[in-house]
Amino acid sequence: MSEGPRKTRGVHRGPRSRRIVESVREATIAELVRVGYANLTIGGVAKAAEVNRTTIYRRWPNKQALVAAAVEPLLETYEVDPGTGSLVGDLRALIERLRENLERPDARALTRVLMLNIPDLHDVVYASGERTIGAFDRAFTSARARGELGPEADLEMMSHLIFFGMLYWLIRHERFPSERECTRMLRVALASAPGVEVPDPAPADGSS
Amino acid sequence: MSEGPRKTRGVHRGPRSRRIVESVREATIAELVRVGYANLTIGGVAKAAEVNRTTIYRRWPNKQALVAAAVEPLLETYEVDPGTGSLVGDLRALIERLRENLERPDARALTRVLMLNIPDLHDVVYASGERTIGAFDRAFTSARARGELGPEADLEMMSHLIFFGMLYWLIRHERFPSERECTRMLRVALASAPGVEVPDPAPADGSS
Amino acid sequence: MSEGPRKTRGVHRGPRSRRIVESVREATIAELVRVGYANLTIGGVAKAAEVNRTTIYRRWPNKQALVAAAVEPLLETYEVDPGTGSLVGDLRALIERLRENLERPDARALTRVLMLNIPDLHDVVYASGERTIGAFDRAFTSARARGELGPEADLEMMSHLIFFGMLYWLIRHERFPSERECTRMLRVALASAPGVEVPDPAPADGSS
Amino acid sequence: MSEGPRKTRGVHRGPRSRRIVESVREATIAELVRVGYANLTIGGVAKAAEVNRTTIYRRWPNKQALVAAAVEPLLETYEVDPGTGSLVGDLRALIERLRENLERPDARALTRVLMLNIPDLHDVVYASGERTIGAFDRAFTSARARGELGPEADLEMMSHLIFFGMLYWLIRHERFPSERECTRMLRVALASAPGVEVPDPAPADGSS
DNA sequence: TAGTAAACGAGACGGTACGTCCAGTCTTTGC
DNA sequence: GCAAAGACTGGACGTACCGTCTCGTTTACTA
Repeated sequence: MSEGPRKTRGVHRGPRSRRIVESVREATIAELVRVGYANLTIGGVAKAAEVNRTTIYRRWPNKQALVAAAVEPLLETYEVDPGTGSLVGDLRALIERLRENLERPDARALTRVLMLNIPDLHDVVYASGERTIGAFDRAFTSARARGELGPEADLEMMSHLIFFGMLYWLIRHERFPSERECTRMLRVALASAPGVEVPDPAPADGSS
Repeated sequence: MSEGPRKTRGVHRGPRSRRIVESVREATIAELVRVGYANLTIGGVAKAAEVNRTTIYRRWPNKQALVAAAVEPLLETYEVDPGTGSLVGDLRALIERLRENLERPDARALTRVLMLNIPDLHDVVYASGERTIGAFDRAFTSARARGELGPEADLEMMSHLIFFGMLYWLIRHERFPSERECTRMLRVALASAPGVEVPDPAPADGSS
Repeated sequence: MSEGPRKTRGVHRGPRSRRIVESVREATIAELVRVGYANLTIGGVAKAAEVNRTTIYRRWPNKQALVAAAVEPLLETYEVDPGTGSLVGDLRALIERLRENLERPDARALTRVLMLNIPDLHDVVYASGERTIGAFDRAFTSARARGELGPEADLEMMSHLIFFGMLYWLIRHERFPSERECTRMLRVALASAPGVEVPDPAPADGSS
Repeated sequence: MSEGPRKTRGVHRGPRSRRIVESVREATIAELVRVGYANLTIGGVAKAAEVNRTTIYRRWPNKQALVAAAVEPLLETYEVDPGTGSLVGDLRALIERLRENLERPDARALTRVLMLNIPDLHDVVYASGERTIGAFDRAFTSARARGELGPEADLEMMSHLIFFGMLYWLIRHERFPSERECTRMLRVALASAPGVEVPDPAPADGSS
């Protein structure tokens, strides 16, 4: 026990441990994509990771923790701000980034997982949602700072509507909204902001 | 034995059978409220319904089917149209109905279930969502028929935004939006419809 | 056939009822041959007999009774005495009858059933065994009456040894004893009876 | 993880595992004695062994395998040869050993099990029977080696008749044959061997 | 670089639930 | 009204995971 001069103290960070952790993470995501959260089993992940089941339990206490840890790094994608200089530009850029993410099948699967209302997953999911929506919030805040939006504009609500409108269009229709649909959504959601114009999508060279 | 025509044909519809089916349905919902979908067990439902586990398996092949069958009748709540005579009135009435439903703990639990992305539940869930959103759609359609909305108004998008905006406000904040927040949401979401005014909530006896 | 305790009062005895009883009996034996006693199910018999499961339960209280009733008539095969005029002739005839029975697959299956030590089947089985062995006993008794066997001959024991020796040769070797083996068995088992000679089987025209 | 070849090889042989295996074996036999094979349940054995049902399934795939494994060691009782120096002495000793075994209720129950014609149990049963009969065979072989039996004696058949005659006397009469009956049986079965005398049982001090 | 803490692989265990099957009883149906 | 059809209770089956544990063995800190 803690008696006597310990020779080592910290956790292992050697190549083997790192390899294992990474291998498990990848396997977790792969399994998630393959069978979904409900059918995810520790044994399955262990086999896919070519690791012993026990090893997984040693590091992650249960399925939720495992998934949370595996999924976590993916959320950083949305951290950065686009910085296109205009509100509509920023939003379009964020939506584009969403699209890029969600059109990769693995991310699609992960998104489904993140939208599960599993109680134990709630924290990760909530954090993930807030982090992603945060990017939208920042786009609005920057726009106000630039003077694009007046003080009466309801930033929070616009951000909320656009984000969830986007996300659930995907869920409802099983596909990402088209350029046209994005434009429609932005127009409706931004209508309360005077002076903000949402031009037609690129291919159509429409003036306002 | 191949002795002539069969003597009976249909399934049982007697009082006992009916009682059992109903009892199981109630127990399923009660258990769903009590422990949630993830922890729902057929055995638990059977015990709560004072019915044998086998009896449940005879009628519903698995948990998904059981839950789907149990939940299905609840979706009819949203079928009727409020008919208040104005778009904002209708929307407020629908929101009010949502609130009434979602503030009852059992309906809360059911809503959570409906928002689970369980593959086998997908059909029921999708149908449920569409049915509910349908009420919003109809409110908009009626409004256009009454002349409240012009042909350029994007009914589908407004409906979509309001519905999912509402639903996910609940999820994000773990409470139903307040009157004030509903007003804000409606104002943002309806801003693109010229001529539609969203008055302050009732307590303030504001003029337009 | 011993139809067990009647479940209804006015049991029908018309052609239909008789047909059903017979059909069930045949199906029981067929199933017994097909799947064996352990895997015999009332449902299986009912299906094979094209009769409702309930119908079987109405007439036979349980599986054991059903099998007992179905098997019972088969035991009468061994009732009659061969009457060849000599002990060895009678025994050979009885063995021949055994062979005929046991080489038909259905009788093989039934024999297996009869050799199961199922408690509830014990009575039928015991009765069956005793009835069959009774034919051997009678052969010995007749022989003594004819003067072939003296008073010191242990009829009971010889009968016992020949019968079970026969039966378990079949079980052990998975085939009926050959003519040669029958001869050997008879010679050993009848050696204690002075004056009884067991000639070689027919094909070999051996001298004494 | 693909870290080279396997690091351990065998199953666990620690004291705990051994204890469990032994405990299950004892419980199996106890249950067999208590309720019989037909009513034996894995759950019952598990409870009696104070072990989880799963644990049993992990080691033995089903009831048959469990019983086979539990019963197997009991068969070794008959392996050794008596070595009394005379054929009749050896046979009497073997019969005595049979009696000792079969008069203990647990062995009685086991014997019943072994005589069940259950297909899945066939191998154990057959092996068991052959092993036991082997002791009788050896007694005859030794007798011939000693010159007690001439080359014309049908050892195999005598052994067969005595063994099954013995066993089924037990079954038929629900009790082990008495000394007197054993003597009668031996006399009849050994009559074909010239020079072999079967004296009266001990209590009667009869000369030949 | 040696010794020891930390991590790993393998196998097993107690548990819980699953979905299936069957025995035997009870309830509906329909002629 | 009654026999057939069908549903119900109860219990066992064999399977799949979960999360925990022990026991050797291997890895990688650190003195």
